[in-house]
Amino acid sequence: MSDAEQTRQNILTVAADEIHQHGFKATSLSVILNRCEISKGALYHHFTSKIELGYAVFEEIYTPMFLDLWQSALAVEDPVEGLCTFFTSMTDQMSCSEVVCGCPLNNLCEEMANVDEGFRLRILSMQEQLNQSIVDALEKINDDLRDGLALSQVSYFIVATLNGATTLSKSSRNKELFQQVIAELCLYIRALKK
Amino acid sequence: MSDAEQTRQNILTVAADEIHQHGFKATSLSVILNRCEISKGALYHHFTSKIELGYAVFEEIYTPMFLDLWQSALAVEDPVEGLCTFFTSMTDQMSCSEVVCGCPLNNLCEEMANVDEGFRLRILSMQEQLNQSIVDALEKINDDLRDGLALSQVSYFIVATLNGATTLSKSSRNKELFQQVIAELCLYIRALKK
DNA sequence: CTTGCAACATACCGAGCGGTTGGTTATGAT
DNA sequence: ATCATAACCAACCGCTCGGTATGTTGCAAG
Repeated sequence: MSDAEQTRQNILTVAADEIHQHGFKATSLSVILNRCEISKGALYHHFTSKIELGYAVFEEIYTPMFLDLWQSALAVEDPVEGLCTFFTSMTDQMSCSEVVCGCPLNNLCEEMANVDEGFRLRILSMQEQLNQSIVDALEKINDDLRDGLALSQVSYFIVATLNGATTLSKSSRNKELFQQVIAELCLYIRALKK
Repeated sequence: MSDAEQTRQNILTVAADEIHQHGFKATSLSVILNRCEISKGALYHHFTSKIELGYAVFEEIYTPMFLDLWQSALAVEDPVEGLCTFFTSMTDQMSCSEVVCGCPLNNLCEEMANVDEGFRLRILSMQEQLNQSIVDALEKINDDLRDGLALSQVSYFIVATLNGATTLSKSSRNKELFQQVIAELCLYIRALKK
């Protein structure tokens, strides 16, 4: 990797961390510059504005990390159990910072979706992608599922609940609350089967 | 109501609206001053700081509005149906601004809970209050419910899902998504019964 | 009539923000 | 060796922010 590309990646990584911790608006460019030990000129050489940097973080850091994570949970023989073990393992390996800071994508969604159209469309596209993945996975075992299920609706329900659980644990700083909601969510998911 | 009290209430109302629209940090005091047609001295006569104003909005505007709303849904003969009609009526009367801005308490929770301890504790206390109300309501019809339900867990699950649904519709600007999650939530709630 | 305080108004402050400008250094093709 | 350009730096700009210091008005008690 060239030096320039290295610099760019460094900026993206640090910016992703800062945005995760403090949100997009509250993220200060000067903090990123200090952490990267570069000048403002260097940053504006690689990115035309703060919001373009934000888009890049979203597309190049958050989105792939997020989709890969879900894909690994869904690409198993029984996606129902895949999701359940995925969720419960989240509660186990959830670090303290993750409890406090929440899901970076959920945070960005809350903060920026109704403020900036660029973010909103990117978030929306990713949500639809994720929803389709879940629906596809569930359709594969359609014979094992109850009749009359609206799979897309079910999928959105699952994602919404997971986001809500993250927010809940974030505000309460309480892993147990998250665990409880997840436990109930797993009950719901398993009840999808016949 | 005295003139001074009138001024105070006016500040609170306008601030509540601004915070709902733009979040706490992005809410500018000067905008509030303009809308209220008062000076900065007037505001700082009634409130010692921006954050104290925020606390007052939370306690005197958001909290009572919120709890009353839930209480009216729970204080009926069958709280299960009460909640379902409450949720579905939300989807109907949801104004455009509410879709875009989301639930003010949910927003504040997302934005401030992990930044300011004062907000966090207030949010936490309200969440516990709400959860207790739901649990109490459900316990009243315990005989009609399935055995082995963890009611507190169920209650947190419901609230988490509702919040997640709000966030989802906010980012997508799509009432239908909200409606779908709510429909699935009602299925879940009704399935609590025997 | 005056004195005191609540209820405001006006003007200003320092800090931090995103962004720009005008330069300097490193690199790679010719 | 030259030279354009990529890559980077330091200084500065305009602006808005929350907050403060000081001044003014009006009413109400003594």
